[in-house]
Amino acid sequence: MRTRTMATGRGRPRSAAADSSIVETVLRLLEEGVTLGELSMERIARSAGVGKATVYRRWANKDALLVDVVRAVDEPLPPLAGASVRDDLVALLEAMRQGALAKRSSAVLRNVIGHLQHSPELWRQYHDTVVRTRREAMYAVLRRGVRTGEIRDDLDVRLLVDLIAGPMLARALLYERAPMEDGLAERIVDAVLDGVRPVHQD
Amino acid sequence: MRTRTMATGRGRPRSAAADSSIVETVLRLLEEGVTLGELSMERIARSAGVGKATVYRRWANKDALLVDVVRAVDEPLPPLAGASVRDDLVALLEAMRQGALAKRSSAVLRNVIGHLQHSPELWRQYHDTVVRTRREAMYAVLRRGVRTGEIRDDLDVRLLVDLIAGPMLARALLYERAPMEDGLAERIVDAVLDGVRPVHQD
Amino acid sequence: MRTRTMATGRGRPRSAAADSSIVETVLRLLEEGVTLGELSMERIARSAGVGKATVYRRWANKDALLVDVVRAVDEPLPPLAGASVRDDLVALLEAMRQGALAKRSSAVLRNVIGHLQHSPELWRQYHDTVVRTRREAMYAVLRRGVRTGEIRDDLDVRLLVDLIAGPMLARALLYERAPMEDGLAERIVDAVLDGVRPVHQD
Amino acid sequence: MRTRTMATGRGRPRSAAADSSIVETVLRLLEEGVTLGELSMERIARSAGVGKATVYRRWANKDALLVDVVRAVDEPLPPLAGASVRDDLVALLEAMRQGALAKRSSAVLRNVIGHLQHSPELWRQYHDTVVRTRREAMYAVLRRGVRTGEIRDDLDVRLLVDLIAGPMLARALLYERAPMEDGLAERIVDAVLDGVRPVHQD
DNA sequence: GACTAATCGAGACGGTACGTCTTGTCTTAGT
DNA sequence: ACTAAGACAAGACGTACCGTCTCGATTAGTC
Repeated sequence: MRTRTMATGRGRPRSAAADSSIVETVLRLLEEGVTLGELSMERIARSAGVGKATVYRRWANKDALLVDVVRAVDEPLPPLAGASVRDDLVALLEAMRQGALAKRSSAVLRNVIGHLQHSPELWRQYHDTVVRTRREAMYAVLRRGVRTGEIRDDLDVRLLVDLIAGPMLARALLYERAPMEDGLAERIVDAVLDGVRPVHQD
Repeated sequence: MRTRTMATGRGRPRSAAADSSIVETVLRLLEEGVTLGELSMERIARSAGVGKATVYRRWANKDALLVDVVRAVDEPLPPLAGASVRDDLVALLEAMRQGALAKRSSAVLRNVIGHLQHSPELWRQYHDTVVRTRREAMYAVLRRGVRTGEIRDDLDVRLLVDLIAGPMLARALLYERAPMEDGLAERIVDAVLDGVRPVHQD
Repeated sequence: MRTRTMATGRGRPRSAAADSSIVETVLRLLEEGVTLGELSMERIARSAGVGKATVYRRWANKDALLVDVVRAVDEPLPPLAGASVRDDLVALLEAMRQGALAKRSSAVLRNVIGHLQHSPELWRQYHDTVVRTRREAMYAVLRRGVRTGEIRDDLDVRLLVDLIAGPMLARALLYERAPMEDGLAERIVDAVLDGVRPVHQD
Repeated sequence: MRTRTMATGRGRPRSAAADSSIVETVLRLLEEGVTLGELSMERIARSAGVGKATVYRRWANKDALLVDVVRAVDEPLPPLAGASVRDDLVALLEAMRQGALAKRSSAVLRNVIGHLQHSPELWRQYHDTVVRTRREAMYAVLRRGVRTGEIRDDLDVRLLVDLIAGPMLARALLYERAPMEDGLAERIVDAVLDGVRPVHQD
């Protein structure tokens, strides 16, 4: 799970200020609307008031830096009440929506995440650190639901996660740039739980 | 919906051979595993046996060219039996899966689509030409289902499309690189139609 | 002595207007201060309202065209009184000075002549058509002077021409851009004739 | 008198090796018969094993580089005996002839000097650094001659310089490509000093 | 307090792509 | 066969960026 290059301990220690200054600078530039294509290492170093070598001493290349940038906007998982599976799923999905709405992560997500997919290695790193946690939280909730009988037990749990998370992920990352509306999390969870076929009772 | 630069009609007409030669060359390079980062205009022109100016005469930059490359792998919509909404939805989703599995479009999707998201303009063009058709076909099927009573009428149709298409889109474009397994389309459609909550009959 | 490409006589005859129009356009552009570096065939054709092929049909390349441009500003030799060698030399030199002062040929000389030297072939053509005539006129005058005893007979005539023409040529083409002053021709001729060593009469 | 772009003093200092490598490469290419038209910055950098930026960091464009190339073949002035004005003039002129005969400067002179005339600014720089020194040395000798009575005092010194230097300059730079013959310097100086009119002693 | 060693900002290095321009040829439709 | 218009392959232009390197100057910990 290593992205950064490590120091050996002798000589002048690396400035911790530089670390965060660089990541913060990238975030600031992205928020200011700078395109990924315009976001050169040269410009990052210049904007951060830092030498290029200082950047390359910490990250092997731009993509490695971007992984840490994405991590920097990663929000902690929301607390789960644990009462009902439905409410916990809504809470997880609502956290995703809030994250995508936040100015910072919105800018980052829109621009950077798609980019990371070019590199299998970086995509794996991003996935392992950011995505996996969320998916596993959802796995846990769903498995609990299967045990308690709140969720059908004849479906692959992996499929269940996709059914719940897929609609919001697709909207946030693939569809339009309009912000996602209030109540979307509830509507998705309820529709997936209940099904979209009318209930015939006769 | 315009990506390409148009000629005026006077003078030597543009070579239609060059058009397709360029797009085909990009596709070939992508299939050969050339990264988007390695895919320079210089290399495209060289590989296509074409002058750089001939490329720039048709597309303003690499991204504009990529939009047409993506369009080139766009498959026609599958024929819909029209018998049951469930079967039509499966057919549409299965076409998506087959498209993502195809060697060509797989290479393109993996590498290019994420990239187009950097540019709002190009993403819009891609969306308007490739995505919209598919979504509208699904809209039509779902509206028919609402009319025939096969689908609940209390849900936003836009949400319904996301519920059906989202899981597969997220897998194809965001998740892992492993090919999607047989029967996935059916499983997704059935799960969304039936819901993932057990049916209590007492 | 051929610079231009010749037509065969069949089909639509070449527009004589185009010929001179092109040369005139180059002269106009040069007078307007357009540098040789800025003077592309593309621009010449555009400015002359002529297709590029029309230019290339007449001249094999830009340098060949420039030879004709230089020829176009070539003034006829001045009439020589023939009375004294001194006066004829002054007349020839004064014609050179006037030529260099003329707006047209000044612009051309300054920009083009140096350029022609790059190509031995073109320089030879220019030399054969423009320079040789002048040198031969001067040869003739000087040989007459040797015969009539107005000029020493112990000097190479080639050297004599260089002594007379060299100072003005060097000024016009190599030295400063300031126009050459009145009476320069006389001063050069008289100084070369008389020598610059004081006459000791004792 | 500046041609080169200067560094600010901070950061890695410019490689002195690159400086000379580039100029030497241009000289080598010219000696190998490469035309000025074929002498692209791209080729210069490639042949010198240097990045294009390294060239452009030092010179704003090809012409500015050529000024330094011309300067590189500039020979120091010959030592002047100071005994007689005639001998010093011959020495100066002979140095010019030797310079034009030398393989290096010959190639450079033939190709480059004419080219520099296109740009007033570069021509001025060349003139100020290379030509002026020679002219001023000749001025000094001639003024001394006027004082000592070896040279007429009724002629403009500027004109005197042109009379002496003009014939050789015109031959070296404007006339034929054949090398200048031995003894030419003496012949020119003596002819100008003595005049070309026969001395009538009666 | 001197020594050592890795850091810092700055910026040069070789390479390469960018998007534009020019060269000389070729291909249209029209005269 | 000519014309104007303009596309074509080739490749140079000057700029920007990549990732590495080299400079003098800091900034610790070790002697």
